[in-house]
Amino acid sequence: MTKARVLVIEDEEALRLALVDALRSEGFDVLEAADGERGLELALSEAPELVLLDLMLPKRDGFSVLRAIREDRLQSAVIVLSARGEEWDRIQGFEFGADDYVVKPFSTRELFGRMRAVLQRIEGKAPGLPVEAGKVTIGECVVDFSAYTFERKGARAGLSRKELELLRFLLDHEGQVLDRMRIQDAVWGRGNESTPRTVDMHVLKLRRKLEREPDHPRHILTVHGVGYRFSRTGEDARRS
Amino acid sequence: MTKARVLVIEDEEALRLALVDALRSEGFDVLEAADGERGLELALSEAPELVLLDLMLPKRDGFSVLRAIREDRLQSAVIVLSARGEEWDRIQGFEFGADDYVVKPFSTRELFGRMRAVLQRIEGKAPGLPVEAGKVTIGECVVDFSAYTFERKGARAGLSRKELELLRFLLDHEGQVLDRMRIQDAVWGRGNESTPRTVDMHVLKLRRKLEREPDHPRHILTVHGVGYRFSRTGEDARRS
DNA sequence: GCGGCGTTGACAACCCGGTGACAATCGCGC
DNA sequence: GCGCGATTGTCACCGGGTTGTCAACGCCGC
Repeated sequence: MTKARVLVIEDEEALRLALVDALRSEGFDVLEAADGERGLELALSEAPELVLLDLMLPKRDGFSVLRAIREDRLQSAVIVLSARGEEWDRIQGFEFGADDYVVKPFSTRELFGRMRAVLQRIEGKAPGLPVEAGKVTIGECVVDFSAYTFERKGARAGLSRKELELLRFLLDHEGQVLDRMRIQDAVWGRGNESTPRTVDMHVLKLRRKLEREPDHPRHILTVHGVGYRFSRTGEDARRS
Repeated sequence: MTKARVLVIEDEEALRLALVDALRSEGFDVLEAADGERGLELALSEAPELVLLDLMLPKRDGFSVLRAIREDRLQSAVIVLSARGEEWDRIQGFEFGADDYVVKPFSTRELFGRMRAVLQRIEGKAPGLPVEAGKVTIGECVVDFSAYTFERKGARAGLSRKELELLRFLLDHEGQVLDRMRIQDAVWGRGNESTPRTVDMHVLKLRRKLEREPDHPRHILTVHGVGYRFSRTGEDARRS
């Protein structure tokens, strides 16, 4: 991948500068815009590989920019940077159209992880692979993070917002053991008041939906006294 | 993980001293700085594993220090210590680029929790190295410390927390003869009440999992009348 | 109000660490 | 080489903490 071009559309000065710096030092070719109008202009004229798009913008909001980009049949991948909560319903209602989204506040690590995943997907799509943006296969299930759907053996099943966010987090940190606090911070947000047991509850629900045998989970594994560990391909829960 | 180095950049005397003390007694190798300039200097020259960074600093504020650190491609993890009260949105920009952040006032408990998480993440995921970090080969087995998992000739099994901690200690002190008390202090914590025999029990369990022939251990060797000795490559337990 | 979702408390099921008992082994003096 | 006490290996079991699961509640949008 030779120096991908990235467009940052973000009005908040400090964050934009930090993003631009970080991306440049990672070797990206960076464009920036502080409002929606200018952002759309640049997106259309420069056709960058990737757009980082804030939703709350002066002059033209993120949704409108995103729609315009998509209507123009632009190939750019779009990662939305949204503040927690508020926009969820709109995002979901709109079919979204973004390739991924990151909830503020986020870390460089997290953002780069998502960017890498998205770019890889885009790149891999060229040879005509049936890899569709945002779709991930887990055992006999398919999750589509850009359309917010979930199906198991072809049959459509619903995942709620929290379930989806939890699943996404697990997926992003596959293989690592994640303690409840860390999961809670990521999925529920910092400074959250709820019991760590809430995490268990949602793990339970997820297991019921995506495990073949919820009683013998092969994907969401519990590590006693520590937390949970996710495996996409599935593991035998063999004792020892 | 042997004695991680931590740099504390904090101008407020009392807090800095308290932090330094607490960290030292936790076994960290601690560096300290009372202003941003000195902090950056130390960060660049010493390249510690972890930096605890206050945002409001004399001479050079935390944001600037963080950017300088990142521009230097330093691998250090950074945890930002921010005061509550500043508007969240502005802080967001500052915190971007950090690996984690804690809001003042915080408890040492919370801080240590975050530090552990961050260090573990860093250790287990060097972005440049496709080589699986955080994994250690012992004879014909591979132990993955970040997944609490254990693999022997393709077959995977889990390790419990104590087993993992014991194994980690043995690994860190390979070749040395360790008496039970030393092991107990390290793994179970000082001032622990349990019988020295508890150590034996866990050695037994570990042997069963990682030795090819648990009856003739090649890695966890017993030194009669003294304690145990660990060998990563494996030794013949042949008598003479 | 109804239904879905998120959360909580309660309780059951389970796992793991630790213990005591006993067998096996070792070291040492003979 | 033998025997004995000390040390270590091993087993079964218990108790406490952790996790799984259910039912109920509050909240919100319809």
